[in-house]
Amino acid sequence: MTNGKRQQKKEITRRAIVSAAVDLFSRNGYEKTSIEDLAKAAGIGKSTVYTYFKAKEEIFLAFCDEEFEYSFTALRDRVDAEAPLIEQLHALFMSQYEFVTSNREFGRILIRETLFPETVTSLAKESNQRYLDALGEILTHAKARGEIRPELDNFFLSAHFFMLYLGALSGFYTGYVTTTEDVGSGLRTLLNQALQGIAL
Amino acid sequence: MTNGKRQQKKEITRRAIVSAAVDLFSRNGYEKTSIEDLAKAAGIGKSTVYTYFKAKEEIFLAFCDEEFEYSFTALRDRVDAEAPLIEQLHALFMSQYEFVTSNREFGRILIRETLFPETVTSLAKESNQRYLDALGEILTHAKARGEIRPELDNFFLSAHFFMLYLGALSGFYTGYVTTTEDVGSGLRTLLNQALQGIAL
DNA sequence: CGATAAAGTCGAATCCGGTCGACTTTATCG
DNA sequence: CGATAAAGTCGACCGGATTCGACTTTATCG
Repeated sequence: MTNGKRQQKKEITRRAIVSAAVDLFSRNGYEKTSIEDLAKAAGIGKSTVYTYFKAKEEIFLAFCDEEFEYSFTALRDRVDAEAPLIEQLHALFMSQYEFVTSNREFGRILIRETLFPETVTSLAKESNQRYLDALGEILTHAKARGEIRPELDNFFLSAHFFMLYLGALSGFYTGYVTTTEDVGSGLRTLLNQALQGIAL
Repeated sequence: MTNGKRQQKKEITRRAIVSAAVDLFSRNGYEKTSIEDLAKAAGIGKSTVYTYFKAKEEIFLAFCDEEFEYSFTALRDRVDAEAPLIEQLHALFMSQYEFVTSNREFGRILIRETLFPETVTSLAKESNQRYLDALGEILTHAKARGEIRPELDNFFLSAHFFMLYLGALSGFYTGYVTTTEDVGSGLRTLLNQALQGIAL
């Protein structure tokens, strides 16, 4: 038990913090939950939280991991792999959209932190990478079916589609569109543009 | 002068705040500039600032209005209107990119506030609208030249291109790409995908 | 004008994220 | 074991954004 015990305890405390976050963020929202609240709920002192997380945002990302963990990949597996690419993408993104906006604040903060983080940290990048990888698989499959141009790079393709999804999401957050249907049809329009090409 | 005098004075004070913001934000950055600094520079009390702006972020948006106002439209006018669309877009976005990231902090906050605002406020939407309108003009011209499919809606086209620009920008902020050249070539790849179409 | 409401101003107080440095617990090793 | 280092814990503190409530100025109208 030389060092293992210490590690084990750390893991437990860490979980306690995340667990407190899941509870309190869900119940009272992110902004309304103070670090001290989390500490108290986790049964530790305020500044001990900072031994586990560099900043509040980082706790938020851990919270999202916990809450959204399987969402994307699980959704991807549920989507019919033989459907036309646009249908797969649309279904995938719309599920993700509904999930992310189930709590308006969370989606907003998640996007902010992962796409435009304050400091370049591996965390945000890692989070994005999961999305891009999941998309990449779908695209590889679509290439194999001969549905899309095989010479295009998966990374840029994934990024492209993801940004279109983000556009639809931003439309929601800025108030351009308010209903899920409108978000869906807007997204479809954008995906179509990308697939069919904009040039004559 | 029943009510006009009051209004007039308010306008002057408001300008003083924004002017102080332009000065101090540029010189010391956003985070490093406190509300009190702004108030002092504007010759008013700290909390009076809140009569004019609901939050510090709002002052930032006003600052951007002041600072970036001409940039986008001026750039657009400088771009060769007869060049291929991709060149026009690329030049426009890259100028915008350099401008926005001249201070890393500014671009990040601007995007956060305008694209994923905390509350649906006309401010953010208005700011975006200017971009989309400017893009719309370029697109209309490209349609007239027969370079792009005329049946596509300008709004969605503008949004599409703007999101690709944002993708390049996000790549910079997340650390996927670090040099301006890489941002430029990534953006070009994405624009090409959109124009040529991804589907076979 | 003078009373009264409305709008504006301000410094003090509050709240909260994050740092500091003293203190406690655990690991290491002679 | 006992000394010492390393790691972990904590509450006090700090800075800065935002709110509060008392006070001052301006507008309104009989």
